[in-house]
Amino acid sequence: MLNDRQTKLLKIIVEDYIKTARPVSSKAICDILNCSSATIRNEMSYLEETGLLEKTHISSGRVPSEKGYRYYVDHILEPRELNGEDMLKLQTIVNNSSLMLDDYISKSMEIVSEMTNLTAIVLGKSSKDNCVSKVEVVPINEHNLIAIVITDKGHVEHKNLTIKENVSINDIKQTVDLINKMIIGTQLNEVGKVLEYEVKPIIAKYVKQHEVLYNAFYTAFTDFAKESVTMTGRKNMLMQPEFNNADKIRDIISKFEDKEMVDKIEENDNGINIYIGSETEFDDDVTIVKMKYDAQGEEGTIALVGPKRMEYDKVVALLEYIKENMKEGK
Amino acid sequence: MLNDRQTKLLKIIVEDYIKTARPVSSKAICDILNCSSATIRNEMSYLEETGLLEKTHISSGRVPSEKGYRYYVDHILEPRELNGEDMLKLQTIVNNSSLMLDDYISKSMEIVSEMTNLTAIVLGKSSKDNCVSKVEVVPINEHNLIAIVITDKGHVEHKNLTIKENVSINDIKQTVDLINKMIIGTQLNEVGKVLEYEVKPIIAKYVKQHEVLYNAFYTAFTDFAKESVTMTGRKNMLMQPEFNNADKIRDIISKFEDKEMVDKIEENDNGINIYIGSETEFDDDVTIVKMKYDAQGEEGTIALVGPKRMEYDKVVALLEYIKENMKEGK
DNA sequence: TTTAGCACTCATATATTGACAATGCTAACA
DNA sequence: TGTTAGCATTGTCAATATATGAGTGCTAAA
Repeated sequence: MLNDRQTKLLKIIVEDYIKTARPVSSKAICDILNCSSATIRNEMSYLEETGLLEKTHISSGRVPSEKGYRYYVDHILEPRELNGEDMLKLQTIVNNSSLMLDDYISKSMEIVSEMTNLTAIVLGKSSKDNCVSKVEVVPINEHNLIAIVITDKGHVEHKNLTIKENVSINDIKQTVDLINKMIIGTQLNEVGKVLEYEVKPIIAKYVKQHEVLYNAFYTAFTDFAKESVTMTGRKNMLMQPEFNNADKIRDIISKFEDKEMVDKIEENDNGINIYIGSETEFDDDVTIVKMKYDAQGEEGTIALVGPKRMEYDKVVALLEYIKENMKEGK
Repeated sequence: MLNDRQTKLLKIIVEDYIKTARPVSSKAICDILNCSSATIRNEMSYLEETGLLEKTHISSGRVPSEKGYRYYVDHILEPRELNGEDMLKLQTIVNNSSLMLDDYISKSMEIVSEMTNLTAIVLGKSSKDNCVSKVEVVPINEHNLIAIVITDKGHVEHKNLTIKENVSINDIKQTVDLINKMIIGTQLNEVGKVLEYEVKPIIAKYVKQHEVLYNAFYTAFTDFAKESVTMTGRKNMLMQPEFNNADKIRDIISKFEDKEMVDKIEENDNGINIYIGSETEFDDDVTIVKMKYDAQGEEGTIALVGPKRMEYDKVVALLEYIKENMKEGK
């Protein structure tokens, strides 16, 4: 589709614009490509016809269009070699053997967020697919209990239960024992069903105050299956010049506060996915890079959010590095 | 210090400015105070001499100075009667009996943040003063354990431990039993000491792989004593016109990302404390209203952050309302 | 003590200008 | 046929000018 020089030109413009955030002029390029500015202009106007470049106004230099970024990402981009310093920082986390997968990922992403000036998001499917491996109930006072659920993947969830009526300790114990027997091995998001159709009828038979107890436990357990979302470095990407007006920043901040938006990101196939501008359904100036992982049977998604004008090569390299280290036994 | 009319005038100016965010002109007031604009101007210039009012430029209307807000808060302000709708919203939370104190507070503050367009902060002293009431250790696989600590106030903390060397299940069990015996009743922030000076020597005697085990547990437990901070409605206050430029917003966002800043807020005496502008050491345009609570022996602080130009009467009323309901048995 | 009236000041909005940085196009060149 | 020099053209940016309106301070009179 593009010849060699055109490809080079696009690469130069995209990368220069990523670096400087200013429209790239023909003059600035002729040294690199060893030809006159006029020649560059001819090629530029071809790339503009193709829809890969844009001008901010009639006599301005060129800027990559959304399609231009897309082309760059799909055909030109190659992951940048990580520099020693960055690699070292990440490696110290890998080497910290006391971290489990979850912590490894969030710590790594914190650092990546700093290194790239992007906002990092960790979407843990922390519980959904996990299976219950133990249920524990600890009384706090007459009316309050704490229910703790531990899953086979090592996640812990807990919830306070309040039981208004007076219920005998024995009844509670019996209920917990029954629950324990019947729901171990059940996936967290299935627990609701199992409680309703299998546990409830049995409790009704054997336990006196079954209604009150059942309800308390039911609401507690159905609360567990939600996803966890963490975000670091919200401010980072907002420092970029494309977010240089108050309204834009406010808009982005509001979107960050809405966790629904983050859920929407999670949907696509494996590997690294890059959504540019309007593809994000978030903001036309924004790119979202996300990657699913599946290590030791634990799934999740990590994502980086920033301006379209982000260092794609570095971002991809960093994410791949994280994934690589995940495989190696984390 | 101020006569009746001057007090009224200050009240009108502060409240009008809070509502409109525009300098208040003498003309706008003469209807309310039944005198001509010239009279108002005379009084205004007296209040300006006193340092309670300011002009934004030589021919502008008046704006409350920091000192003006201070005077208003200290001498004029009276809590506003809550309107029925707001009261109802808060009451539904109070009535939700399945909520424990922590949840009651965070849910209430979420709503208050919405109602006031301020940012709400909940600083839970969630664990510091709590005493350990149970320690539970659950094995996940050969090298990973989960340590769960439950406190007498019903807080649950957990942490993954990784133990690289092969340690016998028996050793682990012995260690946990010892820990359980020795640290129950200890305050969370004291656990470190107790482990070091009381538990360690004993483990060393009875358990084979004591070094490895002790280290794993020690790092886990000393992690528990940190405070929890939650923030809701970051965006709310940023919608106000005083934060109408990108740099200002960025500055505030950065400060919000830094949890240290939030810690600093927590220091003063009981009741409701209002810090205005430079008193906040946060930003000159910002007011922080904070309130300590102590219910059922659980302490904490809640705070609202927003522009100096906030509805003090409403804010104070809301916080008092929350505290009132806390006393009544939540 | 209050007020009407007037001169004065400053913010805000809009238009005008010149310098500059690019471009597109044309015609000449290799 | 591809490349390049030259020039008119176009738009940005910053500085400057101009008009308008909202508000004040001050003074003199009620």
